[in-house]
Amino acid sequence: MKYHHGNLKEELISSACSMCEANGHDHMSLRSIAKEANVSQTAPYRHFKTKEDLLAEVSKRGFEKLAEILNQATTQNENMTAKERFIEMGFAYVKFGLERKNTYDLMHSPIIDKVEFPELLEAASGAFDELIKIIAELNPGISDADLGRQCIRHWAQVHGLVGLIGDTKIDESIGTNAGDAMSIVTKDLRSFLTMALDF
Amino acid sequence: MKYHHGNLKEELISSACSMCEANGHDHMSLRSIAKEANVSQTAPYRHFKTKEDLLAEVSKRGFEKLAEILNQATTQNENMTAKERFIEMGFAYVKFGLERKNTYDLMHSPIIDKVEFPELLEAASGAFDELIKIIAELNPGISDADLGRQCIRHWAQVHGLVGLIGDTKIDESIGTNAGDAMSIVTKDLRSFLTMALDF
DNA sequence: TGTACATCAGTGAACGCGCGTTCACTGATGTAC
DNA sequence: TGTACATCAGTGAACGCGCGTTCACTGATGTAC
Repeated sequence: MKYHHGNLKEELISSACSMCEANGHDHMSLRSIAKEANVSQTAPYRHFKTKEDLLAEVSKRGFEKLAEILNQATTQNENMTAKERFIEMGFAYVKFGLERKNTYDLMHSPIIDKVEFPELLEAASGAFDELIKIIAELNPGISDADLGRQCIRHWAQVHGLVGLIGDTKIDESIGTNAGDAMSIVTKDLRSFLTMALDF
Repeated sequence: MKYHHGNLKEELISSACSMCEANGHDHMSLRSIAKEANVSQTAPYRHFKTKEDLLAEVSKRGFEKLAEILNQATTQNENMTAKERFIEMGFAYVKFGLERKNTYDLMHSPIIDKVEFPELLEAASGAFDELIKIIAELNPGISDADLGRQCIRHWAQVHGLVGLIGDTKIDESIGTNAGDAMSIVTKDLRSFLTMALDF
């Protein structure tokens, strides 16, 4: 390890990203992140004003990745109809939320005040804009207000599903009504989304 | 204050409920709950094995209240069609989630392992069962699998909406696309739900 | 090219805090005879 | 009804921990002349 590391900021961010995903954002300390980067516990303060600063960066990366994934759902499926690409996007969203649940939770956690981090707000907006684009394409001539409503509707649909599946995952093995219903859904998520995102 | 309090368990729970709603579950300590009940910090251990025990009770009460509210949406509107009652129920759900956001967050927080608290699981099931009933009524003859799918679909819809509105509340004043869309939705939530819960 | 000096990016020690929980205790209450 | 005693439901002190952050510091790097 060089004394002047040269790349520490980046390394701290990526340590933080992986620790967040591994342990959840409420089990991350600045100290442990520094340790993972083989650096003293005070070193991060050369690059981040506070812990929240670093967490905001992690969240921002999450939204950037999400936007990228949503974007790919359309660009990689140009042969599909708009409707099919829309379903793909919903599927990609839910997949992202489930596979990176801890990061996803940080992205939606109230512990980071997005308003204080304009770049984070912008990254989150970027993901939402992917949704706007496809829904606008699906509904030519739609009014701005109706476009907004449709976006929120479908966004809430996939967002809620990510939350519920995470919640209910364990219940599935227990045999509650909710658990039974959820196991039907997760067994064929794509066909469920095709039904649920129809309109 | 009597030495043998007689009602301490109940008082601790209700202190915990109000502190949770006021400050959020991650800003509650056993110590502060005990203090609010005018009792030493160790007194709760006569009634709860751990902090998680008490939190589970708070969560349970939340689900019971939710189930009650959902139930009222149908019983208090017997003159309405099933469809209208269903919309009322969705509205009541979202209202509950928004008005008691901190409690709602605890109810869905992974910090309490529902499987360890059968009574909590049962309370959560009770709320879900209200949804099952009305959806079954709306779809006579529906198969169990399809009933499950429809329940999850609509549950995810309202659950997601609660999450998003909480998330985006501040953005509304900032003028992001998501904020603009959300302010359209919140301006007339009932008509939005009438659209979003249609099928 | 060499030198003086400012600045940068690390370090280890320490502060101060709040927390969950345990412990030995004590005073009140309930009960058997 | 009185008494002896077990149990119950509180108490204050203390343990041990991890945390974010500050501080005075030091060695490396960059730069002006």
